[in-house]
Amino acid sequence: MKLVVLDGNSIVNRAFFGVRMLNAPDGTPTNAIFGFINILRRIIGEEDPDGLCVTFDLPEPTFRHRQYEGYKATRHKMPEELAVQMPILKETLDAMNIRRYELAGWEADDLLGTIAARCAGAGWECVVCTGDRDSLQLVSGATTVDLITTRMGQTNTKRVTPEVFREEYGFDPIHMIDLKALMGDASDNIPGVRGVGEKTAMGLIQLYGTVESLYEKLPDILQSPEKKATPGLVKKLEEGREMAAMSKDLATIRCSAPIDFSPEDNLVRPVDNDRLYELFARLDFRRLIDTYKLVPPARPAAPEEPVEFSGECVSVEVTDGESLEEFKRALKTGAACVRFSDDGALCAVNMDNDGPEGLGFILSEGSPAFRPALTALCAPEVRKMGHDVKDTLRMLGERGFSMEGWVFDSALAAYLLDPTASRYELSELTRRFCGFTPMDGADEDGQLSLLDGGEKLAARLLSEAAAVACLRERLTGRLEEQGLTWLFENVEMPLCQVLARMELAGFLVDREALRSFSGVLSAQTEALTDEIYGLAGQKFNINSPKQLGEILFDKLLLPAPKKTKTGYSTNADVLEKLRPKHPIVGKVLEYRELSKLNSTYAEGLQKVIAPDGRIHTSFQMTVTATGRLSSTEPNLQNIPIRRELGGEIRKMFVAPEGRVLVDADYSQIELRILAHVSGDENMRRAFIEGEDIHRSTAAKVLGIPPEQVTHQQRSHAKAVNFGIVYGISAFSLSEDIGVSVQEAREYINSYMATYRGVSDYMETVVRNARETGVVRTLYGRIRQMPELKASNFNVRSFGERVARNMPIQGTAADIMKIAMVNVDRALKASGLDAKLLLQVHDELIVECAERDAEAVKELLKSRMESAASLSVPLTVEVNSGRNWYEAK
DNA sequence: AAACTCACG
DNA sequence: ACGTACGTGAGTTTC
Repeated sequence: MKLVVLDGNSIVNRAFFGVRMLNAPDGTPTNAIFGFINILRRIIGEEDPDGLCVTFDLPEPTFRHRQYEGYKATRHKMPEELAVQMPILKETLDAMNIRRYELAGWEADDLLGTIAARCAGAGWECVVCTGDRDSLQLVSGATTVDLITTRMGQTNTKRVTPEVFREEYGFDPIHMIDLKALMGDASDNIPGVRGVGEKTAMGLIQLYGTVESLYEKLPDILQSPEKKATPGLVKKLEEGREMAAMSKDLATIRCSAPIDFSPEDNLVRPVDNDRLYELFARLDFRRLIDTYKLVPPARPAAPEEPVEFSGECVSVEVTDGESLEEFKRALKTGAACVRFSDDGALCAVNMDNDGPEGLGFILSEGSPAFRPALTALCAPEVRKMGHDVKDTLRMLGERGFSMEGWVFDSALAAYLLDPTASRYELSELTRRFCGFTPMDGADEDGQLSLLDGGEKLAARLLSEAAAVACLRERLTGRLEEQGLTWLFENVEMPLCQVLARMELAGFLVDREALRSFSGVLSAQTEALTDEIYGLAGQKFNINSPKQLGEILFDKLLLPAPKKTKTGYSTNADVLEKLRPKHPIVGKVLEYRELSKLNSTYAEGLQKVIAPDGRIHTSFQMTVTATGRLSSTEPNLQNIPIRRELGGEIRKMFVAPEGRVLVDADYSQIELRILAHVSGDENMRRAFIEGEDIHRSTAAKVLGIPPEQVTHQQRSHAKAVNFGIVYGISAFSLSEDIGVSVQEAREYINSYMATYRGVSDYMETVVRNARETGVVRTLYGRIRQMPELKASNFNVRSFGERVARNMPIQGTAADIMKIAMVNVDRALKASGLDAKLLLQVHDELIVECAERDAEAVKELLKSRMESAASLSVPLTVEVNSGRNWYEAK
């Protein structure tokens, strides 16, 4: 039988410092708890124990070893972010039915030792799991120590048996205490013998075993054949005799703690589903809920204001004229909540202000009443709501129905309230804000029933519709409180239909050109592969950074300038530095460029061409933390352009015969926003005068006339301008432009002195964020910033950079979204034959009839430039062409 | 699933 | 002394 005992404090510490900042929805830090559970799972997986328990130190000062007063004096206090997680962690362990041992006056080490000893006494094997080498003295035939190490976020365990220990230290585990007696241990305030360090102590213990036997032989030691000691060392040892004895006592773990323990009390038991589910839900550990196969407790958690959902809404299937008339009458009385199922059925519930107990209507795609019912529903004056409305609109638009009249989207509302949440699932939002769980149509076994399929489906759609209606009641007030109503009503909601139409429109591509380009790239990569094998002297997988690293740095012995957490770094920056050192490097860089182009674009895009010959991306409205959109399946926001060969791909994004593409992009929108929000006079003047901003920056910072700025000086200034927006550091700037950190620092100082307004603004924005815990854009879009309160320097620094960047990037996103809504309306009103295809953050692409190109250009420019009125001009450049490359 | 790399703004 | 710029998505390898 085997028992695993975890050193709770040691492991929670590792977890806290090893796992990035995580927060529950209420802001409570959770990273240590999350990390602890993962380590726990890992250990259980590796050891498969019969018994399991955890020990903790009590926070009160303990008085073991009170002979030595300085004990513990140098230990750091537990950071606040960790301290608040401790009670929750203990709750979690209780919910997992894992016993905890803590005892006032006894260190965790003593408890571990005691437990190990009792196991040995009962004939059990014991595995002590800790991050602390102090426990290694416990290793014996019956006791192993699993040493947890966290290096760069990666957790590893090392199983230390007597053999492993002897291999590493050259003596038996029990002599750890003798080693410490001599060398001391600063972290535990064990003094050791003055003047004896690790190397000396190791040598002596390997030779003499114990402190006692060392001192016994001390008088003759200088005569001994091994010549391990010098007269100086002997003197130090003599002087340190008492210290050594006391240190040994300090270093010895006491295995006699008076705890009520026997191994059988700790047999592994199943977790308490209800308690653990509620905890994990509260902590936002959704993946762990799945991992432990937890299900919502039969009794729902007490909501803030319970809303009962009976699931007994009256539902009417709209099949004939009579029910259709009833449906139409109902639509006049209040808001309608709409859900589509995958197979095209639809449910609308009259919700108005009656809460979730409304009237439900089922519209089935096969029924003759389907189209008339949907037409009635989609009338602009019917106020409609849903979850992920853009996707619903895409389906409606595809079938030719109107997209007007949508007033609420629960996913968008939740996103605006907290854009850093990872998911916005209807069921989760409903549990959290409304206190009930919408039915998912599955029965108790989690199976979708084949019988009664229609009824189950209807019930599911109905309860989801009820959920959206309830969320509307709960979230509109919150939006108002947070000052987000304007963005919600005037930007995000109207944008749904703009994006839905863009997705439906799709971007025409030249399929044949993609195919032949892919062929060329394949041939070239193949040739490069052979050359690389030749230069390496062997075959290997060039796509594998691991294998490539071994070839470059182990075989060819190139200097490795950087490491990742798992090995050598082989990214483009690193390879670029190595390029002059070996011909293989340039070939690898070329291989990388071509194979990326081929697999992601030339081949990848061919796979997503729809039957209409066009590529229909999906825009994600609830993904980014700053308010930007993202684009998936495929991502059309990262089509190559920066390198020559990449540009070829853009030439394959085309307009159909007789039509052209118009491309409009904001020039320097982020820096203009910075000039506006900071009010910096120097920067504002540059934009108002229409200067080249990077040249102007270089001139001002270097104190030279603009016309004397060299190419390189301008390019450095450009990097600084980018850096400012990102929350610059001297190190990264120096990396970026290839100067020393010192030079970079001077450049930044000089910049900050020139642009006082920017400098002041950056300070203010961080201070404000620290005080309020949030940052906002010009239009009020919010981002919560718990990182700023972190005790971890890196986490906090990251938070500060984010606080500087989000208002700028986010305001740019707001302005672009406003522009899109305006452009879309203007295009509709103009009667021009034109449609929006794509947004790439600061760029819009429209396809239009050739004859309308000039009018479309003008319209785009004027609508985009007037989307915001800043204290500096907002300028837009427009171009047109037969393909995207030409139009840009 | 995580790590690495690299495409974009 | 720390570890190093903001925001994304996708393909590939490796565990």
